[in-house]
Amino acid sequence: MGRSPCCSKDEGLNRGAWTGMEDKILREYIRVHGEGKWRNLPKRAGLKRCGKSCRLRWLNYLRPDIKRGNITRDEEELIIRLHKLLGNRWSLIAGRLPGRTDNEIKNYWNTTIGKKIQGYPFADGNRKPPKQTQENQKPTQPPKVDTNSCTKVVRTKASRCTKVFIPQEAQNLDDQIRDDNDHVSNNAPLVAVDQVTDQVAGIEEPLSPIFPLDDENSSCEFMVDFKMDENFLSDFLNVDFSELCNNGNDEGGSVASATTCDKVPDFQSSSMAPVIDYDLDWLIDNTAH
DNA sequence: AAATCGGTCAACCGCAGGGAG
DNA sequence: ACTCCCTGCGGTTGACCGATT
Repeated sequence: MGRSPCCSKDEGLNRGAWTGMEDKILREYIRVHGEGKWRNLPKRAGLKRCGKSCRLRWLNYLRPDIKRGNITRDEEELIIRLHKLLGNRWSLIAGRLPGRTDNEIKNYWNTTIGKKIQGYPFADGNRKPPKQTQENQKPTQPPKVDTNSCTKVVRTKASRCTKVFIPQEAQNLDDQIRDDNDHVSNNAPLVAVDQVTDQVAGIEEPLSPIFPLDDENSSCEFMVDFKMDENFLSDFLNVDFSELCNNGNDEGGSVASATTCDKVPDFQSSSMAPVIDYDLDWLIDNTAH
């Protein structure tokens, strides 16, 4: 049995543009009760809207910290660089632009930036597939990133590494790293690997500078904060993780096999997320030019 | 003045992940 | 382990509005 829909279309709920009164009710309710519990919010607040709609209205429009006005040149440059790094991860991009919403940035990209940038994927702003003719009509598919022309986009959706295996060599390396960290600024990327469990996932080259994996040492697992230096990052941003997983075979000590690397990093939900979330500024400054 | 076009943006939709029970 | 609920995300739609014909 499937999940019940968020809000039935025949419940007499209001749709479309929000009225000033609805805004006022929602704003007041959240001021008193705080955010969250969106599903129940409309009933409690006396709004004839679905929870999703309330959430969206709040996040994209009513939130007090929303920044109004045009996107500045600096913000635009930042969006471009972040998009180069992250692709269409609008919420992540928005997270780096205080007061801007993912929806706003997405709209801005689709209507403005995309057209400005020459030679960039989707540069013409036409990210949608060409209008389908009678002849070429196919089932709708999500737009695909051109992996050849956009190799630095971090793939975050397809799959992820849920575990990271650090061999002994890396442990030694880690000791050095810890020493190094004593004089590393707060901006230096650190990744907390906190999901090491009973499975082992490995990443082979080009990540080898940090993960010199081999089968002999594949029995040790531990939690570690490791430094992500510039070389690593450079490789990191260029590697196609899905290939790492798909190309791994069981011979020759390949660690990135399908069985050991069930998924590639998902920067939003995996333990690798801090790389992006905490140190994106550093990433931008060092890689996205 | 009316019709059409194109750009912008708020809102909707469907899906997926995470967590609770 | 499984189901269900809640929430968040990215893609898409459609209303609105100014510019152009």
